[in-house]
This record gives sequence, C-alpha cells and structure tokens, in this order.
Amino acid sequence: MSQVRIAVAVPGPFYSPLTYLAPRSIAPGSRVRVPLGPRQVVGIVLDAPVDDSLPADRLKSIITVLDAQPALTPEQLALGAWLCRYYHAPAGEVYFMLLPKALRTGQGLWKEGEPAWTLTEAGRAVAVDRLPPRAVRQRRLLQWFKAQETARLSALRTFMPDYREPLRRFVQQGWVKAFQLPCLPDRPLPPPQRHTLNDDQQRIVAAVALDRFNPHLIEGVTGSGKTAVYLALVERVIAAGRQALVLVPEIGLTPQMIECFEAWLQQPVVALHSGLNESERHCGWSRLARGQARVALGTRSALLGRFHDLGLIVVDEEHDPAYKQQEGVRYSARDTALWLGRQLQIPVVLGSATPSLESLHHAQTGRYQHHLLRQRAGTAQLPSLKLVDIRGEHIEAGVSAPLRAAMQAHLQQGRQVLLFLNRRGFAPVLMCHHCGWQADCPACSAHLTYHQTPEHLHCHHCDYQRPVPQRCPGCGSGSFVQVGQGTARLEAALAQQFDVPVVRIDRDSTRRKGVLAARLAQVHQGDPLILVGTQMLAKGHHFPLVTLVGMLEVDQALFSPDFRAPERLAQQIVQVAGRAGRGKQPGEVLIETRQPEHPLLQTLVNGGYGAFAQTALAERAAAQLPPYSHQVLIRASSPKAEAAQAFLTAVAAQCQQAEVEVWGPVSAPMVKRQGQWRYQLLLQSLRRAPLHQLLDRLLPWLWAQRSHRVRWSIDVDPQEMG
DNA sequence: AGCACGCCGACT
DNA sequence: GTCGGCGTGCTC
Repeated sequence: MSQVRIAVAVPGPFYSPLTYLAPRSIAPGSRVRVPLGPRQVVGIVLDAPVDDSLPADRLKSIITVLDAQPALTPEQLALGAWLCRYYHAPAGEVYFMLLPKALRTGQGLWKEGEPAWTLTEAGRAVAVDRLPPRAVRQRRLLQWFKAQETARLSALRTFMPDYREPLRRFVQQGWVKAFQLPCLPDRPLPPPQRHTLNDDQQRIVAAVALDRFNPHLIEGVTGSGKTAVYLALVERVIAAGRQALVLVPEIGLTPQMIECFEAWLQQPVVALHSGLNESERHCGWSRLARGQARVALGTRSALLGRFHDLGLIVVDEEHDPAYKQQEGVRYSARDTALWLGRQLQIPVVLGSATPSLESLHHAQTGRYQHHLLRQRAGTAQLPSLKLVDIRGEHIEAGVSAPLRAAMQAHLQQGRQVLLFLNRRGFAPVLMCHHCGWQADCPACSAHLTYHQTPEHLHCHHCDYQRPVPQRCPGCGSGSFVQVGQGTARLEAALAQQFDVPVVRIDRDSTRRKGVLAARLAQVHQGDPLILVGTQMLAKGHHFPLVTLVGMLEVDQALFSPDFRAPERLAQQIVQVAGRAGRGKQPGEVLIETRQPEHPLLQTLVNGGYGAFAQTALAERAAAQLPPYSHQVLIRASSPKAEAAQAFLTAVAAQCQQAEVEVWGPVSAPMVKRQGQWRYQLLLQSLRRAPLHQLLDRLLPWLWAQRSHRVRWSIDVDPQEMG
C-alpha cells in the first residue's frame, strides 16, 4: 500500500500546486476530485516536483480521477508552466484558465451534442392505425414523428414528458433510430469567395515556413490585404492536415469576419469570443481538441485552448492593448503566441497597420521577418494628416473655426464627416459658478461626468450615479457650469450649427440592442452627415463615404505620465484615418492641437506612422524605456492609503538586486478607485533575467505577507500604468 | 476563492 | 438570553 505523492493545482490563491496522495501515479493533465479544507474541488494533476518535506499524515488522498484521459495536453501543461514562471502567477489560477468553465466544475470532458431521433423507412411505412387502439401514447408519438421526421430530446420532452417507454418500443421495432446532433448547429457555408493574391501578398505567403518556428511582422495599412495573406496561409496549413488559430482583438470579431473566413476556406470556423455562453465555448473547445474543426478565430483566451495539431498562429492588429489581460493572470496573448509558436515549432504571423514599437524593434533587430504590404491598386490614397493649431481659438462647445470650415466644405460636396472624441457624456466636470467647487466621485479620485439626458452625474470608473445637487455643497449657491465637452455635448452643439444629421456612436448612445446597427445603417445610406464617436468607432467599422476626419482633444496624450500614450495616440489617429476614404475620394484628417510643434505630432503628420515609430523608438532608447529595457509593476491597493504605501515600502526594501532599478512606491495615475487607494512600485532592468531572479526570490515572501488589508498584483511587461 | 471560527450589536 | 455582522486565518 505504498502511496505516491502527486502535485495538484487547485482553484484558489495557491501559488504552488498542493501535494496529495494516490495509490499510484496519475497522468499529468488529468482532472481529479480532491478534498480541500471542508469541501471538495476539482484539481489538475501536474507534472511538477512534489513537496517531500510535508509529513505524510498532513496529506490527504485524491478522491477520484475524473477522466479516462488527461483534460490538458502536454503542450498545454508546458504552456501553463511557462505562464506561471514568466508572469509569476499562481498555479491555482493559471491551469484553470486552460479549461472551459464547464470543465472546472467537473462536467464530462467532451461536449456532446443533444440526443435526437429520426424516423426510418420502416417507421414511415407503419400506419398509425395499425397500432393497437389502447396504445394511446405510441399512436400520438408516431403521428408526431411522421410530422417531424426528426426530433431532438428537448422537443420530445416538451411534447410528451413520459416519452421513454413508447420511444424504447419504436427503437426496438426499428421505426426510429437515435443519433447525436452536432453540439453546435451546422450553419450552411457561405458561397465560395476568394481573391487572387498580388505579388506582395504571394511573396509573404511564400516566406512563411510551415515546418518550424519563424516569426513574421506584416505591416500593411487598412485595406492592403493582410486578411488575404492570413487566409492563404491558413489554407496551406489546413491542406497539410493541421490546425490554424487566428487571434483578433475583442471588437474586430464581427460575424462578417467569420463569414469571410468560411467563404474563402469553405469549411466551418470555430469562433471563440466573449459573446458565447459556456456551453458554446465548451463545444468549440471540444471540436478543436478532437480535430473536428481546423480553424479557430478568437480573442486572447483562444490561445489557451486545446488543439489537436496546431500548425499556425496569426495575431491580427497585434498592437492592440486588448491582447494584454488586465486582471488576474496578466498575460499578453501576443507574447504568449510567440512563446507557443517556438514551443510547437510553428510559424507565428503578427499583422498591423500600426505595429507596436516592441514588434517593430524586434523586426529591426532581425528577430522577426518584416514584410511591408503596399497599398492595393484601385483603392483610394491614404488620407492626408494635417494639424490644426487651435491656440487662441475659442472653443466653448463644438469645433474650431478651421475644422468647422472644412466640415462645411465636405458636407456641401455631399460627403460625410467623422469626429473622434474619446470622452463620452456631456461634460467631464460640473463646477460651481461662484466658488469653484467640483462634483467629485466619493469613491474615486475623479470628477463626475455630467450627463444631460437624463440629467445626472456619473462616475465612469466605478459607476456611481447621483442627481445634480440643488445647491452647491461648498457655498450654497445654485448655479453651476459644465466644463469641457464630451460626445453628447459635441453632438448637441453640432446639431445647432449644421443642418445635416448628427449621428453619435458611443457606449451611452448604443447601449440598447439594435441601436448600433441602426446608426451604422444610417451612415451607410450615404447621405451627408456628421458622425461623432469614441474609441468604438476606431475598430472594425469602415465608413467609405467619410472623407473628413476630425480628431479632437488629443493633446493630453502628449503629456500623459504613461510613456506609451503617444504611441497609442498615433495608432489611434492612423486607425481612425483608415476607417475613412476607402471609396474613390481621398480622405483628409485634421488634428486639433495646441502643440502643433510637438515633434511626435510633426513626424506623424509629415512622415507617417513609420517615421513616427522611428522617432518614438529613438526616444525610448535614449530614456532606456521598453523595448530597450524591461519592466515589472507591483501594484497594491487598500481602503487605507497608508497600508498600501507601507506595504510597498516593505516590498521595495526586499528588492535589492543587481541591474534592477526600483521606482517608488508612487501613487497610481488614479490614486483612488472604487474606494481603494492605489500605489505601485516599478522595477526596471536592461535584461529580463535579473528581474525574474528578483521576482523568484520576492514571491514566496510576498505570499507570506498576504493579508486582507492590502491587495497586490504582479504585472510583468505592464502595458498601462493605470 | 470559499468556509469556519470568533467576538460584539438588535431582536425573539 | 440568541441570530448574525464580517475581520482573521487556513486549506496539501
């Protein structure tokens, strides 16, 4: 009765796997049921060293092994181990990310379709009248089957709750036969549609080797045909009998994209995104795991799925911040895709019109093959970018005089105009006219946004809402001014100044189902109008009839404490510009600024994104910022500001390490959020190794400091300083 | 994360 | 006198 020690990842805040006893060894990746304190949980057997120091009488035994075969593949276990190691994340969180939710609670490994029955030839030949008159249920059921031909379990149950006995008879007689519906309904494939590749596209496809790890960066403006390159590559991979994964940032994943893939490839594509329920998710997971589907199109987490034989990973819009998970295990799907590609020895293709500075740097140092896709013949010229100097311009509500004049010109020629303002609501601040009191959020260090219809104050960070006060809490006066402008105010101001429709697209205006589709349809009708919107406009949608884009209030990004803010601004400007002018008319982009001499804006406007990126990279190099150095952010939050600060001061004292610089503790850009005071400690080094050495040393200590007073998290390669 | 244990206010 | 508030601590 010799017992084996087994390392098991259990859900919860456990940095390392726990040790359990079993009569004999269990295949790593298997799900097991184990006792944990007063309850039982599903755990995952790991191929990790066990703790030999714990006395056997403190260990408990595994209750059952849940699956005949492991739920996680050896490749997934290696991925999990890497995520734990690289992101210094707890095993109790990482390994469960690799399973669909249904499997975390112990359901069967494979998602099977619903049972169903269909009438056979013999069944069709039987007349209902030939059944004994007393067999009432059989008669009713046969009649029903003759009308239905096939029936799924759920429908059968509704029709006849006590269906079992008569159905058993029918099956025995051979009148109906059982089968399993596919777990996702088989949609008909769209009609075949594919493009022939131009020389540039063919050259890229030919440069990608399928039999080993080779990373590629495809830089191509919107409309240059990146998708066709992806599709040609996917086609080659599935022709070789392997699977392909295409990652997209959240918002781009539209039904049109799936349709485009299915039309080209003429086979079903598994879509994995946030709009799915758990059952659908499990279903897609099963089909990819069993090799029943060859192509997956999904967001971040699709990378963590189980594949039968993955042969290619594509990361579209690789610069998009959505690839970085911002809570829990803060992994970057782009970076993880590259690790996985190397591990599996398969190609990884990154694509973007505005590549991240990290990827451009890797391309320049030769780590990635860099491909440029030029503008396709037949499409419009890229819009020209121009700065509008608004120093001294009086802009109470609406737009500057030069932008207004340009808008009028374009509208008069029957074109559409798009204004981009990344701030929703009516006004970002409500201020007392007499004493200067401002309406602030009680839980966050932020102003409340003033909304006009319906009139109320709203915190965009914690969702706190309150009516507008009757009297000023500061001085008792009753008059307030709304300071600054959001999309709602801009819309109202424009509606007064122009006699074309103003269509606003932001989270507030499109909250109700169907409104977004209706507004987009209105824009696509093509009549002259003004489109006003936030980030929502910058992704996924195309507005071929828009010939003028106005970018409003961009200056704050130039002075943000986040050194990545200018990079994101440039990407946003180019991406929004790319939404416009895809018709015959060349587009024009006007950027309102009080910093027209700013070198980054100048380079972007005069030299385009490539020139901007070179300048920005030179700045990063001079300041030794990423990608020329590496960072780790340790965040801490607490309802008591001193507790969070004291905690990070103690952490900082533990952070002596050669080659690692420690900055802080400093307050987070928004020091209080949802009642939590937030501080952070930045670790930076020219090499990754010392950072990881420090964290390996620090983490056991950190976990020992765990208290309910201070919550903390580790962010390796942070993308946002908030 | 759950869940139990434990020590202080408003109720049968 | 109890029911239950959530602070604290533990789970192989």
